[in-house]
Amino acid sequence: MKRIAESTVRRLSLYLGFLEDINRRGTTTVSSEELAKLGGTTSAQVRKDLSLFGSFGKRGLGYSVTELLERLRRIMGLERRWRVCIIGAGKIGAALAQYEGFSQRGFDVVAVYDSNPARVGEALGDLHVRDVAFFERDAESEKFDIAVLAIPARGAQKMAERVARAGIAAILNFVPGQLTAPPKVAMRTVNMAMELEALSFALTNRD
Amino acid sequence: MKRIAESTVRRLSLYLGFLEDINRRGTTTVSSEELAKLGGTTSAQVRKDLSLFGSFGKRGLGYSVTELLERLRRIMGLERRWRVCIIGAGKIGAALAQYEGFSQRGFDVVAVYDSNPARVGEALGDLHVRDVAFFERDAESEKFDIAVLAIPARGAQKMAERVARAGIAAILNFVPGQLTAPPKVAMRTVNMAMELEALSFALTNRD
DNA sequence: TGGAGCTTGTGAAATCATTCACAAACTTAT
DNA sequence: ATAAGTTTGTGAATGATTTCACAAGCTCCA
Ligand SMILES: NC(=O)c1ccc[n+]([C@@H]2O[C@H](COP(=O)([O-])OP(=O)(O)OC[C@H]3O[C@@H](n4cnc5c(N)ncnc54)[C@H](O)[C@@H]3O)[C@@H](O)[C@H]2O)c1
Ligand SMILES: NC(=O)c1ccc[n+]([C@@H]2O[C@H](COP(=O)([O-])OP(=O)(O)OC[C@H]3O[C@@H](n4cnc5c(N)ncnc54)[C@H](O)[C@@H]3O)[C@@H](O)[C@H]2O)c1
Repeated sequence: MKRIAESTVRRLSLYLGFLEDINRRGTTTVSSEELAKLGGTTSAQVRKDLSLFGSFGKRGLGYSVTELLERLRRIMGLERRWRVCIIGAGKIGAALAQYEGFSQRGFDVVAVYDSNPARVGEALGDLHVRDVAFFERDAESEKFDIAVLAIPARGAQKMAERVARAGIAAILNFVPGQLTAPPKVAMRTVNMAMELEALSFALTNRD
Repeated sequence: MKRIAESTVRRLSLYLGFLEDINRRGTTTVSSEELAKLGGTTSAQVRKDLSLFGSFGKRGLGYSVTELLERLRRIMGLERRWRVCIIGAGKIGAALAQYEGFSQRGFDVVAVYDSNPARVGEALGDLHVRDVAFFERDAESEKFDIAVLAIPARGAQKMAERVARAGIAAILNFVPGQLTAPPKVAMRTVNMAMELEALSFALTNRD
């Protein structure tokens, strides 16, 4: 299959969210025009995005909401559930561990680790913080799919490499600054300071 | 001035971070090639990005670290400090309110609001949670530049409009789902579930 | 059944972003 | 002073993404 652009993946994820809403409301069909309006794009864009994976619509009518939902879920790999571990039970790690939004979208947070003995054992929702010394042992038996990195910058590169060596192929990274994904690992970085800077730029350079 | 692409702004923000590191180490000049290596891009890209705003380098030598830092800070609007308020003192709002990384980059979190009377008054770092009923009054006197939205999806659109009406022109949004920026307001959305979905896609469609 | 009215799927065109490639301008060494 | 070695700034070329535009296929209604 041809390479799919990052921007396309982001939009597919958006469409999926809209379809879930629409489905909940009981509507059974949706047009590319309606999805475009919701997503702030054009109907041609929506159709092009979907056409990369097949042809799911009916001319004159639009797309069946349930069929498109199923197709998109399959395309995005969301037919199954994913096992997520969080590394770093600090302020942001704790917030993420207790966030219900993830499991609603198919991601189960199954473990939280910290290196601080004072934190180990602490309850976070249903989970208890584990000692990161046991990370490799657990990764073997518990088959984590995705690791969330929520630790201080110092030590983060080392930790990313431990994650990779433990056989985990995806990292969601909250650590700012230079962090390079180990080979073969898919990494997405959320950098909130950078988002604020983009707003600063927009406020400064608006007309 | 011509329109600047979002990808360019993101890279400028990256370069700025690298330059701060480099400056701290005491190095005085840097080449486009070095910045490119740090940022995972090409030297031509770095030069093109900078050339959109002027010509700051010396041929044969590279860029003066301190001069480029100053120029980039000005370009990004970071010569001044920005006043940020957080709306929603829940799990994610509380983590953000206590995050030191923002003030290091020029963003001062000066107020946190919640609608839950049980939360109002609670201490978060140096701040105390305020009743969101006073938001408009405070916005007038305290001149917030940026509002961070960290409340449940229900009610978020209304709140975004209150923010806009209070004269705040930028929103950093953590609320997932459909939220449209009021006219004239710059909004950036951080959607963590969407990032996880991108990882799910990458894991599913890798070769 | 047929015609009006939608909406898809998709090449082609347009726009936008990145990379190439090189003259010009500087530094350093001799 | 000059030559050798760097590195910038930028048009031109390439590559990627988005938009246009329309034939083809479907629905709905009379
Ligand atoms: N708090 C926020 O809102 C926020 C926002 C954006 C980014 N971040 C980034 O997220 C990271 C964590 O921030 P925070 O505010 O939660 O910090 P924090 O200090 O509250 O928490 C960090 C936790 O990580 C633990 N830790 C350190 N090294 C570890 C290791 N090798 N393995 C396991 N645990 C380890 C510490 O014991 C601590 O509990 C930082 O890199 C920060 O820049 C935080
Ligand atoms: N917790 C996370 O890690 C996380 C991650 C990504 C996105 N989010 C999103 O961030 C938002 C907040 O999540 P949370 O986990 O912090 O939820 P939360 O329930 O812990 O906190 C929400 C807070 O907002 C307050 N609130 C509600 N309406 C308000 C209003 N109009 N004005 C001021 N305060 C109001 C509530 O009283 C509550 O204290 C949600 O939209 C969630 O989807 C959270």
